[in-house]
Amino acid sequence: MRLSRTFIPTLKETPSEAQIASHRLMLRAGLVRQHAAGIYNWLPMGTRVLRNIEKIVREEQNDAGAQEIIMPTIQSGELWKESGRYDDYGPEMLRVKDRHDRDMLYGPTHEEVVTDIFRNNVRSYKDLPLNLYQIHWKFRDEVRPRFGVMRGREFLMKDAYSFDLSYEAARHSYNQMFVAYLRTFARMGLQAIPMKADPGPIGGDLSHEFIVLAETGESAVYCHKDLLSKPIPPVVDYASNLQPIVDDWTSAYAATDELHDKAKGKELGDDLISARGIEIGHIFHFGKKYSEPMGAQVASSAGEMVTPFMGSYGIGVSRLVGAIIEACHDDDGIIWPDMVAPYRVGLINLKVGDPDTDKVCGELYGKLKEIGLSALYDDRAERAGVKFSNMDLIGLPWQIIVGPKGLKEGTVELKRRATGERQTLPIDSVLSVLTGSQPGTGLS
RNA sequence: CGGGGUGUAGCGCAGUCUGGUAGCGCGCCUGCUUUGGGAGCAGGGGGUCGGAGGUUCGAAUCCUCUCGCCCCGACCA
Repeated sequence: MRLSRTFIPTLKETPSEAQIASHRLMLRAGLVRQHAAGIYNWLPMGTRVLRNIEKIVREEQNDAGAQEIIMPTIQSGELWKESGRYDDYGPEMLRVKDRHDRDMLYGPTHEEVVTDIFRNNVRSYKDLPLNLYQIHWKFRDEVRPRFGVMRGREFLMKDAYSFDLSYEAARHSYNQMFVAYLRTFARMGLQAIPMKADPGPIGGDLSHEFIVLAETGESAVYCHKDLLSKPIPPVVDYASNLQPIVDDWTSAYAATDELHDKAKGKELGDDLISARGIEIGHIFHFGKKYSEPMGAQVASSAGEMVTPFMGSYGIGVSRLVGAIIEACHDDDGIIWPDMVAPYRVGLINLKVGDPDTDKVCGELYGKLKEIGLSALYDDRAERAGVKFSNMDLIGLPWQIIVGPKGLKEGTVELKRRATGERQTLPIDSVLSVLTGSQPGTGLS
């Protein structure tokens, strides 16, 4: 895109309501604008990042054997009365009445709906295992929304739900999601650490939170330092036994504040990392908590009706945008990891109107398109300083800087946002250097 | 939900105590000069001072009510 025709309302100063870095930068870089407390408009830059994150999540979910569906945002209260949560959930659930005075609600989560889909449509053990997911907006009427999109009331979430015939099979489904999550977050440039978690109101006996460390994290977390650099499992056969991978990741100590074992922490000594973390994913196994009361059953191979074991698996997609920025920024702005960046390359024309810079920029822009690297071309008639600071703020991973000075020597500059490192390169080699440094998926 | 703060132009703020009809910086528009890290000069547009009611000759300013937003805590993907 040409920057001159792209809607990126950047701000030089920080709106006073924004306290933490990610919130400030999301406003300043023109990703979002607040609509009401905890509710945001996503502008073009923010939307592109959201879509990139979704894409990674979707690919990894599909690889792990989950199938995408879309469930309604507005749900019938009746289902929640069946599961018993209509009264339990409290004022966090936004309740509305339709014109016939029926109890409806804006879904804060979808266990009830997916269980309803299951019981109405799945009859046989042959259809199991089944894992259905969606990437959709949810609403939880938080008492105190804060930190921008990190704790919004409306948020985009990937939620998957697994159905299995036995606990062992359910455990495998759980492990599949566990491994998929490690890969998913790694592709976004995050080292997420699985931590044993309290299942809370969703219930169940097996649960892990995926935490990314950041100063502004909402909860205190503790873990063995090895987990910070532990390599992510490469291509996995999701049908194989994944327990060794899960065991490997869960053998090192890691716990959130509530479950922190101080004695164990002491044992670790200097190996213990004490930090703050942001929860970006949460997986649960909760057995028959919903299938039982809602009467979801399938015929077993022996012809008996059996109640499936279930799990649910969430990723906070919109929260991830904030979490990634918390983990990846400096004083000048955002530093997008390659795979989620709204554009891979920022092309800066330092002297718009100069025939040489215009020509070279035009050619580079065309070639970037050809090789499939998304680029944002700053073709505005602004001063160099404005363009530099703006591009740093927006945080695209690479900048190609084209100015009359360099062109006299037949060169342009390639700048890596993360390191600030600049290379002066001949015009016709800049793209090959650039593509040579492109990561693939980050995983093989 | 307890405690604290705040609302004046797109953003950041002053003005409120002590009432006299709204101002500064940045951004925006025009022109000229500039042009490798948020330029200079000149001109211009933009505000029911969150809302309602009251006091007063007169209210951004005083009084009452109300709404929004932010922060700390408790709670939570």
